[in-house]
Amino acid sequence: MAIHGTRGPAQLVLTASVARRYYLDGRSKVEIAQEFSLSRFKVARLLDDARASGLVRIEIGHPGSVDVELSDRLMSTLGLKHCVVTDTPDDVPATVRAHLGTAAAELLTEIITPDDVLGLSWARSVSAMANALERLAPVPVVQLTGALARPGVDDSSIEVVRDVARVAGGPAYFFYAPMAVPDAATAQALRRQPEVAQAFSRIDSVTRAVAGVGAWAPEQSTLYDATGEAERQELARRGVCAEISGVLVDADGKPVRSELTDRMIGITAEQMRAIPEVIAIVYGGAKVRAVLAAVRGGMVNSLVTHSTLAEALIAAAGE
Amino acid sequence: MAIHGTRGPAQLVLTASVARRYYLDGRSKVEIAQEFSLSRFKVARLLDDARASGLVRIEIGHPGSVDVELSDRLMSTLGLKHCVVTDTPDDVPATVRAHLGTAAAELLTEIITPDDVLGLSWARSVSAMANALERLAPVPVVQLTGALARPGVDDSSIEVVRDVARVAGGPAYFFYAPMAVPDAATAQALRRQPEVAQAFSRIDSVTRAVAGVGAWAPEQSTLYDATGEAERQELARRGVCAEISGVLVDADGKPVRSELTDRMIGITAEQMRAIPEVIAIVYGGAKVRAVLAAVRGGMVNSLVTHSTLAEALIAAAGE
DNA sequence: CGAAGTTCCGCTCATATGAGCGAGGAGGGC
DNA sequence: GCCCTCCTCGCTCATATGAGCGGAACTTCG
Repeated sequence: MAIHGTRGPAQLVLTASVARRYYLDGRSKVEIAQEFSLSRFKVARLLDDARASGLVRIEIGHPGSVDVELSDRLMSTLGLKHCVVTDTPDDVPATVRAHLGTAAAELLTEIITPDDVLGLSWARSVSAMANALERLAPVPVVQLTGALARPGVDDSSIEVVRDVARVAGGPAYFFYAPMAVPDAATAQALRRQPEVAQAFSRIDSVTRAVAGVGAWAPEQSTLYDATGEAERQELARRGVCAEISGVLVDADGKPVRSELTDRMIGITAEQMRAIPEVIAIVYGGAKVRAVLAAVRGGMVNSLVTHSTLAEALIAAAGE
Repeated sequence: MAIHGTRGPAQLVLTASVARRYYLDGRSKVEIAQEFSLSRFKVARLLDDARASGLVRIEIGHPGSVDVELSDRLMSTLGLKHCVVTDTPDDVPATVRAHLGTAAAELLTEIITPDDVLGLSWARSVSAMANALERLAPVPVVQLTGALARPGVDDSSIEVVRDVARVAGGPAYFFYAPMAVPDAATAQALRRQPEVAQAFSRIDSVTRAVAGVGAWAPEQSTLYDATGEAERQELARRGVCAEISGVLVDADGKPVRSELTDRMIGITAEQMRAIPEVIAIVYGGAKVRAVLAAVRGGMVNSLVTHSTLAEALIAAAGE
């Protein structure tokens, strides 16, 4: 018997004919059986052979920049609600961010319905999404955390909530406050500010949120970079692995409470977990563990990312 | 609406997921519908979309040197019983002949059953097939025509019938006589020779035959090359287009009787048409019209050829 | 604001399909 | 040569599937 599971060229060609009629011309097996004077069972077996021997190849394709096959695999692997993986080359962070921003914007445009309430975290990737956003159902948009001013970085991104709300045509619940303040008392006071309180009161009704995911390492999280060395190490010692919209979690995705928690202005771990869908826009190979932690902890259940990270995530999740 | 028939990335990924489960994992639409909480109709529509948009690509493949897809197309186009097209490069005639010989030998090994009676024509391609033949059901093998000695060409091919019969392990009906003789009387006399008469008496019981196809042009038919200039032109004038085992037919495949016919030692047009399956081994781009004529006339109903000629045949048949 | 077209959805029912089974046939070991 | 085994084939019956239909929602005009 030949490698292909066929006996000779006639068999091979017959199989190919049957396969073409079935797969390409869309005829039914019964029709084909009649045409070739075979039993429909024989036709079915020929088709099985054709599949098994690789005579018929079925591929799930690449009609755009979205790697649908990889998206699907990542979605299944991590049990996500939505997943968009672009096959953007990942060498220039700004380019990746822009591409992912566009992809996320399209995703959001597609899935947001007028009944939703949208929450936005403070992150450059979220800002990139806002820039790419062209259309959105008229939903309320809620700011989930204070902003962190990064020296030398354009901070217009604080306007993200307002920008998105303008595109959507819905109310904006936003405030000007930092993500973390020096002490718990100040945080407490800030939270009582009318704009902050109003935004916070809406957090529990948020149905979909968009955030970034940071790893607890230099340059991998805005919050990390804004934290003092001693506290960084203390938090690292306590297992902090990922940061999502100011929420810190360990490798299992369990929230890590700390002194820093009380000084934060923003959504809590419990609130974040309660949001039905949290979409994270993530890029960079260093964030594998962080993303896995965020997903395992139920903080994030949708992803927009690029193929390199997606593959690394699938590989790492399999272990 | 996007080009792909999908509305956005989520739709795209969903479609891809469904397609993967259906086409790659072989799950049923009902199962998939349950998994994704969709109606099975929705799943069916997504799959239709996926096919229509090119998200799912199905190809009939090339697992060997046989171009199954092209074979199939040629078979359908010309209404052949069997068809084997190899994708042999067609620049070196001897190589092509050897490849086609092998392919034809495999085909014959596969389709000949012990109930068959095999007829063989005199042609280099048939000889090539005989050389490649390794196994054959024990059937009688019948010589269909006399041989034409070509100066400077190895004529051991007259032994083809004996060789094939030896491989098969069946009786051989062969004779030593030329394909054409100078006058009808000689032909008549030769036909009465015991070996010749015996072979001829078997022709009507032949169930499958293998032959070459010649075009009526220099170097395109052994018979043409062995015919005098005057007769060549006379026959060309009468529309001779193809030569199959000594039988001459016009462009419509209708036999052309002539003075030459009476001088031939071999199968007649009527006998050839009566053979259930005549397999022609053909190569060379110059034979397009000849092959079409032979097939249209019902002289040939199976083909072993190479991709260039196959494509030309399909193109020419479509006109 | 209303009407008409358009699209999308899920139903019914006839048909196609797959799983599993037993009969028949070919091939191999004794 | 004979028997045994393995393989192939086509059947039955439960299930999956496709065609066509009518209703709902959404658009697009007037």
